[in-house]
Amino acid sequence: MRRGYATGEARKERILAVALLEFAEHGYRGASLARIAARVELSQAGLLHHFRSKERLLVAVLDYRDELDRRRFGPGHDGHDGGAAALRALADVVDHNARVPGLVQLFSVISGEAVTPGHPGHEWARGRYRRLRADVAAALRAGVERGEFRAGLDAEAHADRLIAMMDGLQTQWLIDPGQVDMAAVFRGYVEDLIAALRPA
Amino acid sequence: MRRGYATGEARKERILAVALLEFAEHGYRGASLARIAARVELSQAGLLHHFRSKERLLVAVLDYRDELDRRRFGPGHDGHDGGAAALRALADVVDHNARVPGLVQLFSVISGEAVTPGHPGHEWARGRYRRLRADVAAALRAGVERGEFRAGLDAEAHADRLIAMMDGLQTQWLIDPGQVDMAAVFRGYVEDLIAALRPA
DNA sequence: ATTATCTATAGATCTATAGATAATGC
DNA sequence: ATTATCTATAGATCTATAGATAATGC
Repeated sequence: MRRGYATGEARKERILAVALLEFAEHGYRGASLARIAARVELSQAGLLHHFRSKERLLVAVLDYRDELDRRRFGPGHDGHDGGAAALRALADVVDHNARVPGLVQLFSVISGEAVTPGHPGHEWARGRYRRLRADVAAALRAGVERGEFRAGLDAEAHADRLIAMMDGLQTQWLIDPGQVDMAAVFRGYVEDLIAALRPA
Repeated sequence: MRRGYATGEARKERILAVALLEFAEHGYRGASLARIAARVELSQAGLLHHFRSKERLLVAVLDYRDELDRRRFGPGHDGHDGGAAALRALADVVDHNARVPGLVQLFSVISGEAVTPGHPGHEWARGRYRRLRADVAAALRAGVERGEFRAGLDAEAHADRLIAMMDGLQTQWLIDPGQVDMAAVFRGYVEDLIAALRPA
């Protein structure tokens, strides 16, 4: 693996950052390579030299963000190792994402579009759900092991609920920011859940 | 208000039905008037005679579906008048929608796209959330009045949670149908909530 | 008179490729 | 030699309008 061509690497990073904003703003279908290229101050053909197609560019953006995000939640990270602390870490992720411009919007827009089979983000969205579900369910089970949560809870169902709550609140928040305090409502749900799952 | 030109009215209905499927399949931006027209067996110009622009067609589709749906949940309908029965009616709506092809997908795709200000569905999505939130919050308060739910609950926050759960599960279900039993998970949430809100 | 429909087309995109030129790194 | 760029362009869309013709309803 060669390192060189530093300007190329820098360009690629810059393209990813700009493309993220464009895909967030217009969705995959509505985004235009010409507009992205213009914002990077590069010709469209120049852009396509770095990413061979629009499809690959989207996937690259999603992978890029995913990698950064997985470091914030997941087994072993954030100091927590499962249980209530893990769920609170999830609430922290929601908090944090709300402050990165375009990020929540990218996920909402692409998840919406990607519902269609054949959409280039479809596989990514499916993978993301499965990974998240597995991580959250594992955190719940770890909580049971440690006696924080009552035995016999349905870890998968609660994981689904947590993820759905997170995604659903994000959409509401984006559509009507003044009406919903996404982070607070999600945190409230998490705390209620932690209390409800406490062993009798 | 004249009635006449029956074929025109029938055509309009047919266009709406086809457009719903196309918008559900490709989103607003990905849908094509030419393709919709072809499926209705009409020229593209013929289609635009009935709906003056793509934007108006989307809004017409959304309003059309909204009207049908509001009859299934909302104050006074479904036999219920608030409280636990209303929340269960909401679970019935989820059940029902899952069986109408394209319907859940239309809402998920358009809600995702509409997150962008300036999208023709933006206003619609905002209105839908506000109406739903008001209806669900009213149902929760009615439950308090009748002594089904404990006094002092935060009706708006629980309404937000219910709607988020509904929308989030729909997206998960569409992206990975085999992994999530949307209707069952939602019903589980509703039942848990009803139990949790019971007065001490 | 109004409505429904068509053909033709303007005008604006869009993605991706071909092929040339310049710069970088081993 | 590889990488980074560019201009030019093919080829495929797309939406919306102009203008003509036929059918419907009062």
